[in-house]
Amino acid sequence: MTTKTSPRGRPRSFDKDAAIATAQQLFHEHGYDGVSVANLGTAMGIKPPSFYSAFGSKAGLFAEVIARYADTEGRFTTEALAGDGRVVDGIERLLLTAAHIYARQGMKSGCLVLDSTRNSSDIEARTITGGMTDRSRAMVEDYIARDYPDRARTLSEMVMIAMKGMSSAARDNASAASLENFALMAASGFRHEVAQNARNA
Amino acid sequence: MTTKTSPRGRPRSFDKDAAIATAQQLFHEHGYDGVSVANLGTAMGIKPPSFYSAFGSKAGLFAEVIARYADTEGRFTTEALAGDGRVVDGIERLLLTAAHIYARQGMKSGCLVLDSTRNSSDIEARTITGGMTDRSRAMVEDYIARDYPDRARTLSEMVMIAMKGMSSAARDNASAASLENFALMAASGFRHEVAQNARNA
DNA sequence: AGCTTTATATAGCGTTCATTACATAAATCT
DNA sequence: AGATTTATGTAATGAACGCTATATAAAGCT
Repeated sequence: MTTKTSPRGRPRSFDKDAAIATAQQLFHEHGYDGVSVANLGTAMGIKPPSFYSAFGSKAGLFAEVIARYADTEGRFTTEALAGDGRVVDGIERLLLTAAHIYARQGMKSGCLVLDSTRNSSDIEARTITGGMTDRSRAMVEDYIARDYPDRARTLSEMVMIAMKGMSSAARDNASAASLENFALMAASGFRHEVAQNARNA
Repeated sequence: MTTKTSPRGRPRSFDKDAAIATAQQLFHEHGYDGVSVANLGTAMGIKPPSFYSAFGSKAGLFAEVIARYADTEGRFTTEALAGDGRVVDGIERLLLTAAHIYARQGMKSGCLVLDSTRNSSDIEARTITGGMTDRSRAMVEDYIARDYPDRARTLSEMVMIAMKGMSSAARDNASAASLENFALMAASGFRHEVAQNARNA
């Protein structure tokens, strides 16, 4: 059973998971620095003491938001790289899926992890996104290593640069078609890259 | 002669061009929101009234900084696209040059125009970088149109996504080698793209 | 019922933000 | 010399920032 017996004190008057989901929307749209604790409290319908009782700090909430992202939208990375096909096909799937997910839908565009702490001077927040970004890159590296073990690190870095380009461009309102065109171009370049340097094919 | 006759009132006690160069360094390193007027004043060695007398506002100074960038570091775009060679070669030169210029050198990395207002909520500052970004893209479009007039717009957007990827990755401390690898991969994808859709070759 | 524990609301903390009143200093113009 | 014009230094403005001290309310435990 997942439901725990009720804890000791006064029960929380709001849904913490829903509040985190609300915060995720705000951080995705405006970035970490662009959302104030006052904004968050208003959107969640709670006052500062409730906020700090539940999340500890703004950065603490942000850590929970990023963890949630990995389990929701961020899963497309794992899914695109699943299966037994060739690595070059999986990378193309990853890039194309990112193009579609990053393209603006309403107030949301780009990747929360890659871009929400850009230009922020908050070291704690940057560490959170930086860690998650490198975990994503490591996943790509492990996947690529199936076919190209000796160049997996380098190739994963190249893929991440492409992902960052699509995320940034999406936040600048690039169309889904533009992002898709780029994804195909990058995938084509990736195929050429591994074909030309076939030392580890 | 370029020196104008002295204006009426008390002369400025600091070098305005040097102050703009100082501001450019700070904006490049920390982004628009990451630099306060107090920071700028300290670095320039002036007090707020002098600052506002010279630049009007923080955004006014930023506009002068961005204009200066176009005439200094930003010139690599024009230079890479100069000459009579094939468009595919010029695009590869552009991407490779960007890779080298964007790679971290001291406190500076990435592109000031592409990334300094990312996640900023200051509409004026975003408008300044957005305008300059689109002017750069238009230059790339005009260049590409020499060989591929019907697809120049689309292809220029793809190139800009690659530039944004390199700038963002450079700001995340990507190595010069990583950026160069990506530039070559993107250039290879670009060649393949225009070769496959050779409707306007 | 009373104690303990946790969450809430009200109100305010100190800091930093971009910007500005005000008086004064340094230049040109008449 | 005196008026005009522009720049400077001192000091402060109102607003927003992340966060918290204090008191009270709502639950479980004994």
